[in-house]
Amino acid sequence: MTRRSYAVDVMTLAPRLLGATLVRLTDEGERLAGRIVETEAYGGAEDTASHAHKGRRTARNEPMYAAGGTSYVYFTYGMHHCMNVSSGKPGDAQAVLLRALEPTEGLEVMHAHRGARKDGRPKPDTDLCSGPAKLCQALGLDRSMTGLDLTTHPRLWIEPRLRAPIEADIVTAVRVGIGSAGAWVSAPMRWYLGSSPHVSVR
DNA sequence: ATGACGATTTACT
DNA sequence: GTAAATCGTCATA
Repeated sequence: MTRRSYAVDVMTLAPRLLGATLVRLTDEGERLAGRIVETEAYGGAEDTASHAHKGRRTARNEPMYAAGGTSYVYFTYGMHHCMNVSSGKPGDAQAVLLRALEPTEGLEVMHAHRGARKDGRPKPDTDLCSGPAKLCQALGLDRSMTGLDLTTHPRLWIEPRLRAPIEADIVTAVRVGIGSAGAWVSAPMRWYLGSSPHVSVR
């Protein structure tokens, strides 16, 4: 996608990313890709659930302030990574959290990255990218991939959707996992495709 | 320097 | 449904 298409408000970009394809070329030259089926918007100073709440600006969340189209990958819970795409103009603290993908290319590699179930059987395809940390693990994304310009990077980018999903399939909901304090907790800032079996939580 | 916590996932009861 | 895993980040001192 172009800089221009990322340089919009986060509430506009988040639903527009539904149907677009995240592409990742690994160091081994494998092409991994998935169709985005679930996103969440995170805003700036006023958003109590945002890493940029109260204008917080640190080395970690600096990509949120970068030009729209910059990757923001962070490490959490001592073991997981989550990937965001910044939106808006430079200085705007906004980002879209990618919460789930429908895997389309490189499924075998994704399975290898994600590992088998404890009983040794392979995980179902719907368990490869159905969560923000799952999709990062499946695509091999970690903090080394933060702060990248997705409009020019040779290894990580988003291909625009050819057609928008039908309106009736887009579900708007409250964000997941952001605690229970503040009015922003109940704000409808999550979007997903209701027909997709690859969404994180129903 | 220290302590509390997290935009989660997984396995187990 | 409940709980453990596991450590970087950030606020406080």
